[in-house]
Amino acid sequence: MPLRLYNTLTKSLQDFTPIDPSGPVRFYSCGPTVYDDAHIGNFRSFLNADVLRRTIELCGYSVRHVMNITDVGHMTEDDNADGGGEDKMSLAGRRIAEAKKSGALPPGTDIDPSNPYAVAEFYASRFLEDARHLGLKVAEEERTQPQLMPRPTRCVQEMIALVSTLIARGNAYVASDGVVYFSVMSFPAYGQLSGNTLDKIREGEGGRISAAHQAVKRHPADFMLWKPDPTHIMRWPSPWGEGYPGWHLECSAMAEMLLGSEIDLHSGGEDNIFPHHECEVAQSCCASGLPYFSRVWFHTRHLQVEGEKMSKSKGNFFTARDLFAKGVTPAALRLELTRTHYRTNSNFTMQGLRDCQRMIDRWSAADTALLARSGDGSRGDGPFQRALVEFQSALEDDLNVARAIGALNAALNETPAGSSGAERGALARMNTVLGVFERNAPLQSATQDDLATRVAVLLEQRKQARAAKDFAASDRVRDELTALGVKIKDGPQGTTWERSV
RNA sequence: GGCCGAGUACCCAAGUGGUCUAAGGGAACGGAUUGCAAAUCCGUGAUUCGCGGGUUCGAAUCCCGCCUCGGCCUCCA
Repeated sequence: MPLRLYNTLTKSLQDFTPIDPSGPVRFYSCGPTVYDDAHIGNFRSFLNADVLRRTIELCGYSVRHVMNITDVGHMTEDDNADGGGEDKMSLAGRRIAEAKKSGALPPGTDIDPSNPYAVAEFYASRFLEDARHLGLKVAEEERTQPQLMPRPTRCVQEMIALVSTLIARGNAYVASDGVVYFSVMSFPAYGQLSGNTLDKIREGEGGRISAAHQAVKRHPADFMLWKPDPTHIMRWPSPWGEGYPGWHLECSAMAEMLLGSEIDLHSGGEDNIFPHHECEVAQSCCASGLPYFSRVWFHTRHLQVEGEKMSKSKGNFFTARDLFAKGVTPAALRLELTRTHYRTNSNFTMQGLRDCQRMIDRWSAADTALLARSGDGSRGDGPFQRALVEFQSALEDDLNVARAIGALNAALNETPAGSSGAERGALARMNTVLGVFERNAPLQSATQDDLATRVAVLLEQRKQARAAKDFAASDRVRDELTALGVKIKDGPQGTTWERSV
């Protein structure tokens, strides 16, 4: 069965066929902005892109996956899309400066908060750390191929070239305020991706378009490509004066630079559909003269937390590192964020995280059991080999991860059969998409701290109590550990512990 | 206001016209095991798919209306 994906552009399921059957699949993902740590909602989108990439590989294609790290600051004011308010990178700098004063920065961090490049680099490296823990393949590849995770600040020349092309082709103009705008009326297909066609935008209005900028633009939906501003915190020379690029420009420029004018796949969160991706399509198609920028547009719906929209004020806002510090394994977080279909809103819960951990532990135990009976040469396919067939066909059906996991779990309940080597191979193959076995342990930060020291002392006390058969004392110690949020397990190799999540 | 998704057991979730008296996981409960736990193993668990109509021999699945939740309509993954 071929891989079928839902394409936002056509609003339908389509068989996936790469543009170039001999070359790699060209895949661009909208990555993080680095003026803060990425939260779990961001990671749901990035991880779904990773699952898609791994699924395409499971189907036998090679993939060239690019994910940008946006290190230019965007503006804070949401009532002015054409550039207004404070740059978010300088805002982040102020936040870091305050954290520095109050001693809230991680030890050993030496950073100049007034330097936006340093701020960006600080958060970018933290993002890469989180992303690698979670098994984002492109972040792993970035170690040896840094160009796969491009930074807009290093691609300003490409952006300027793109603006020049658009002006030369009549798709962009310099307005009386000196700002370069894209002319949406020059691109009749504008609105095809999001449904926000030009007539609808005019009708909708929504009161979000400021009158001052309206006056100089040919159409209210015209968007900024270059803003001259000699006072801006991050600025570059350009034919239109010293300033900074529009926020849709970087993806068009970097995708073209690294993948070519026409790509197979482009992913992002659902909120990117409009205006960001709509504007990318307009820029890229007008610059290339081709009917498509990306053949398929893949959008992940938003994540809720405990049934509510995630927000800092509700206290249900989590970054990946918050959870790692609580002892959550990267594997459990990865599974919790990817196990629900990407086109439905998923609900992140602590209970869900525990459910995922249990599943992963059972899969690991099954793998260990297979290893233990290695050498068994039973003929015929065993349950995991049969499950792999269903697993792959579920993923090929628009990434039905839940059904794929169901197939794997069902195999676990069957009587073991088949060659254990082939069975382990099938399980390993499923894990090439799930990506959980290699990250099923809490991070060091969660196991080597003050709590760990205290737990070690308590466990020793309990060991002595048990040796003396003083079970009342032993149980008191366990109660104390439970109160500290620690679960213990007596096994043949002694007692192990973990934080209860 | 306009446009788009979604509502399946205590929780997560698959299933989109007959094989559904609805997969799978977790929780819970009963049993085996354990000093007691944990883990493991065995077993129990929706006659029903937000609500009300309709189409059909047959509906969780299609149609209409209503309710609830979520998203987008130039901050956002």
